[in-house]
Amino acid sequence: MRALVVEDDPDLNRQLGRALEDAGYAVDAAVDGEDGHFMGDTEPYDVVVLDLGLPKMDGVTVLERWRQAGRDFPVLILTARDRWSEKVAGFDAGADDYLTKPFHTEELLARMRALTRRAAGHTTATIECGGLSIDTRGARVFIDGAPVKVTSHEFRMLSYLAHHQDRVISRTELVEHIYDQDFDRDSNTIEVFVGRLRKKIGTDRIETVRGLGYRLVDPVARPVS
Amino acid sequence: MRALVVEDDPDLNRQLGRALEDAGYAVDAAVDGEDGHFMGDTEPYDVVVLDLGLPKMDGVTVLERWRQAGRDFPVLILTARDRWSEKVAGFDAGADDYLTKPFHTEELLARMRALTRRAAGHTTATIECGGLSIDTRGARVFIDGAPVKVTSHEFRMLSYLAHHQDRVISRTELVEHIYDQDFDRDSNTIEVFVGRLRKKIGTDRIETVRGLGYRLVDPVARPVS
DNA sequence: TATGTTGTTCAGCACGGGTTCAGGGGGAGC
DNA sequence: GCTCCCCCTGAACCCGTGCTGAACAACATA
Repeated sequence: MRALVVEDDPDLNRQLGRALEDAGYAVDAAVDGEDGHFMGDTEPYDVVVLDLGLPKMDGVTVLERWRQAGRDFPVLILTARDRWSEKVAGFDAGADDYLTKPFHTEELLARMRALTRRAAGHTTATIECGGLSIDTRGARVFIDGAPVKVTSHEFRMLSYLAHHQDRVISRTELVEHIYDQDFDRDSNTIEVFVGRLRKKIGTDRIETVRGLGYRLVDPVARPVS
Repeated sequence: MRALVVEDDPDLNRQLGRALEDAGYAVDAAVDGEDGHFMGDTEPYDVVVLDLGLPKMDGVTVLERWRQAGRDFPVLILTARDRWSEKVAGFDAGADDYLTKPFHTEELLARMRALTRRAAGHTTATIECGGLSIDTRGARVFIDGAPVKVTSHEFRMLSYLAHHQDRVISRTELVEHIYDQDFDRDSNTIEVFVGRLRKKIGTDRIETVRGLGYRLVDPVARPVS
């Protein structure tokens, strides 16, 4: 279940991303209208959260272009409480639901569940990859059903890799999603964590792509490039 | 057994939520008619407590729309003492029972039991987890049938953990559900309670997840993913 | 008022786990 | 082949987190 969050406030963007990830979504994020539009235009998302007040390209415009191009994923728009006309314009442009800021995360999740329910069953809180399953709510990892003991940082990292499996994740991207503040660039902590994870879940599950980063894969059914 | 509480007074909402949780329900809450209607429309509740005087959308309207959409969960409406006509309108709209404010929590619970009894067999007021059973109505705890003496705060905490077993519950989440007001962040009261509980129900039932929180598990049959 | 029960605070301790470092391996490019 | 650079690995360090026993405070009970 892939979700796209287009929101220019970095704090809110981050908060939304984390909440959705914890709920089992694989989340991509954009902070302006142009990037958001491009990502929605090129990747097959299952649901999109779209702020209407965006730099570079207005949210309504983004939505209009998607719909004109035939993108029919469900879109939930976010509006400021006093922007009534925006909301109407958003619906006219093809939004499926709306929420006014500020809002409770639970409500957003409930609405997203409603949007995605018919589309693809139900969102699970566990991510599967090969025999590897990651219980995002219980913070546990199983490999072929057997529990694997991982530390909290290891779990965060594995969870992020799993949310974006088959994609190459750069070291800096991992760092940004594991730590709140950026930290020492010249540290090999990430490599150490990768090493420890490999020792626990199997060497061939985390591929290293030289010069770019790491990729979580299903070791048995190696997909095409 | 899932319950929805739609009540705009935050204090009463919180109080109801807690009472229902202690009675063994999994509770969702909404504070206005729109949200309440949406949640009832999208989630499969077993019983709903609906205040009639609500912002954004009137309670009667909410109920009418649910019934028109085919939602047939039992609904108990709350009315102010002097709003006779509202009550009638509520019944016309499809309410199953009513209660005038103010009311005693016990009476509400009794009526809800009556509502849910026929609908789904019996309301389970005890939560099971391994050999551990928690009588939410009598505030008692048994381990393999033998009673265990716990204090009220210990019970609240264990009850909350049990409602969300196999999930990691953070310290702050525990605090928010045990205490009315937020209190000293830098206090180790939670740890002390965990320690005392462990001493009473067994060390291996409450796992600690370093950096994240605690998790109530069944120690013998470690569940699959 | 005496007494027991329950909630909270405190200090000390143990250990898990994150970080760092040094050294070795092995692609990729020439 | 050689060299460079990136990556891996083992071990050690050390700080923070969480656990524990006990004392203290708040409260109810008799």
